[in-house]
Amino acid sequence: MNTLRNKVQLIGNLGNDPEVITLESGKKLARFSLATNDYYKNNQGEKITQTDWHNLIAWNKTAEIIEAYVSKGQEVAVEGKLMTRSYETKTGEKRFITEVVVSELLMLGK
Amino acid sequence: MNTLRNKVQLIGNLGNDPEVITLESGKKLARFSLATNDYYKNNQGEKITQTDWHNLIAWNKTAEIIEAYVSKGQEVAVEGKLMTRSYETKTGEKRFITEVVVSELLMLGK
Amino acid sequence: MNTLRNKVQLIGNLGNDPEVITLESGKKLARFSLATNDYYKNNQGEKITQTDWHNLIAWNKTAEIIEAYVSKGQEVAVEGKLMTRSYETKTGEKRFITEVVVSELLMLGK
Amino acid sequence: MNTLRNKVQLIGNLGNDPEVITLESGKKLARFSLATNDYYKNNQGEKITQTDWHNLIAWNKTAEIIEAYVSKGQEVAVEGKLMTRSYETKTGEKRFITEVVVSELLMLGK
DNA sequence: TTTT
DNA sequence: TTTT
Repeated sequence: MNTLRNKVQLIGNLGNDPEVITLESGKKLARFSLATNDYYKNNQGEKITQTDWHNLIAWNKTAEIIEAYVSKGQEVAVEGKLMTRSYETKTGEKRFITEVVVSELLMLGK
Repeated sequence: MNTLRNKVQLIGNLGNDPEVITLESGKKLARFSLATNDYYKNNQGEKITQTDWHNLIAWNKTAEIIEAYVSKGQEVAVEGKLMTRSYETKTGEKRFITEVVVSELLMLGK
Repeated sequence: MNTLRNKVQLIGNLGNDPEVITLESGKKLARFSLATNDYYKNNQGEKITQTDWHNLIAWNKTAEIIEAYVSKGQEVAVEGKLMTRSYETKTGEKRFITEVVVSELLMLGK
Repeated sequence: MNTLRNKVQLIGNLGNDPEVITLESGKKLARFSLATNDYYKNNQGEKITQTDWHNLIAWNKTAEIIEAYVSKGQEVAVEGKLMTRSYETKTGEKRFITEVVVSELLMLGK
């Protein structure tokens, strides 16, 4: 896997405690959302915060670290790859969801 | 805008010619898809190519460069930010789409 | 300037208060050192910290932000480019020094 | 090793064929220089190319890939970490050299 | 749904 | 010369 072709880097705060499940295959999967904030002033000089929300997942070893050390509100830096997968709704429609598959994680601000 | 908080870097090939439109506001918007390829060998030693497709957009100056110089099949390196926005389908349902908003572009392989 | 060709990203702590000077040309220049730490366990299971030190500089607007907000010990994330320049010692010898020219800076840990 | 704290990304051309040696420890070490180019127009509207030269090294598996596939003039994308080490000159003086330790390499332009 |  |  050459990570130079598909790389995402985010610094932000967790919006929820990670959900960690173990699949039938034995693989561990962690899932959480991350908010990245952008601060700027608009034309009227008001201080604006724009927040982008991201869907993050992590597998196995990384999922275990997340389960053990990371929780809602915490500031983290992550690196991973961008993937879009499709799934079927209950009514049989095809939908797409884009997720960041985390491979590196750094806890910030102690 | 602090780009350190939300950064995407992709190296891949365009899946289509960029569509460039000018909004009523006068802003230019380019839209195209990019394939990033990952090469590896599976358990049977077979050579596998896994392709991820990404939705890319670019505004104004960047959109103009894309319109002028970039076309289907070309290899490019891009940097931008990850954004998810919602829209309504014709039947009134809320859907989400995740896009990479390109701020830097480099043409590769001349 | 296309930043995709030459990019450095560091997360670490300042080893000293930044020195900020104004050149005769009126340009502001900030200079400081940054420590990046790597934590791992060696073969004996001892916890090891390996520290790399980096020479950082910043110009004008970025130098002013650094002067106003950043000080010794603080944790920051920076992005910039890598440059090596030569200078002459007092005895006329040519020497080289490699510096990271900072273009983006993020204060971490509040 | 957490790569998020110390990351360098370069896209450029090799200035020489890599020198690859095997140390007494059995470790392989590759060494080469890389030029990154920046194109811009100066105040007189003249097209300027500014070239930065970088010292790159790579160990073991990465060194072998470099030995086998990479040569002078070739365009590559690399990722690695920034390290400064000291050495002694023949006259006993201490000198410093900054190198990029390559961990990922991508050949561009086929 | 986070944080400053 | 920093920090955990």
